[in-house]
Amino acid sequence: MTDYAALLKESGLKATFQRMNILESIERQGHMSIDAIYDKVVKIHPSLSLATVYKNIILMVEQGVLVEVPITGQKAKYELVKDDHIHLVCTECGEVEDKPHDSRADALFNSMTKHENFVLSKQQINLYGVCSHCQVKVAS
Amino acid sequence: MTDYAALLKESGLKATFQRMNILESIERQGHMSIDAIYDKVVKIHPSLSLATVYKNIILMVEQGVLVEVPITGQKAKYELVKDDHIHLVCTECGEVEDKPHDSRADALFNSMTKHENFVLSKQQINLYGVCSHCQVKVAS
DNA sequence: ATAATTGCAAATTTTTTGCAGGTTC
DNA sequence: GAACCTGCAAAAAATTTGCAATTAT
Repeated sequence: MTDYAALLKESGLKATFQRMNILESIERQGHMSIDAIYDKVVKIHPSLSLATVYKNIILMVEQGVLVEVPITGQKAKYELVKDDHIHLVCTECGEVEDKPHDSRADALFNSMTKHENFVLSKQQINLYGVCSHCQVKVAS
Repeated sequence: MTDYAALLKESGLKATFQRMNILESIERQGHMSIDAIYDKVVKIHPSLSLATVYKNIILMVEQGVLVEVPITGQKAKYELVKDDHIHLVCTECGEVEDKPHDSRADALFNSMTKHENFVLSKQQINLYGVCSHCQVKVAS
């Protein structure tokens, strides 16, 4: 469990109740849209404003605390910054699962982009399909 | 150069002037946002409505003519359906370049997801960095 | 004490919808 | 000619902004 107050302060942001709850929700869930974050955190903190969520997500992305995960056919989700990984996106339920990033893929992409004279800074790999949980439902 | 009229008809869509121009613009440019498509096509066809662009993009994605390419920090772009490939996204100028998809990556992702009992249907790989063209500009 | 942050309401931007008139097959 | 499509205007949804009151450091 991350120390959100420290994380925020290191990033030059004040450790407000709202921000800590946003971060905690995202970490628990893994990946959340703005709306889902609002719906979740407003239950704990009823005076929360959606505008505050927007402002904070933007700030925390700028400060490198969060990363935007854009997904085909869905609104973007946000996750805590973490080591490179792959997203398995279920096209049935919309859930996103992380998969550790294979070092072979790393080497592959590095060589591909070096060849292209492209200075690689970030990778984003989304694999879309049906998760094991939804396969059961779809079969019926 | 694709035969857009045939492509549309095969997909159960009427081959209107607007649709053909939208497809031609996208194919020329490679990847375009809704706004960019509108700005481009309205010059050829001044009565074009932005609502028509929205409706058509949605329809053509549903019918498998176009694919949405979601990109961190930008509005989504759209491309013609084509063989699997990788996107090199320049964080300076926003341009997206296609790179042929390496079969090693394919094998890798297939084995990774099989292990997870995840039925893989689509891959989406975005590599973010600075393109060779922008490296010159940034250096100055 | 100071600067940053919140929540509200309003403004703006983006996307969707309904429908009358026009177009494709 | 029938079904589909377009463009307009209006509606709805999503995001941003300004500001007075509050909170973190």
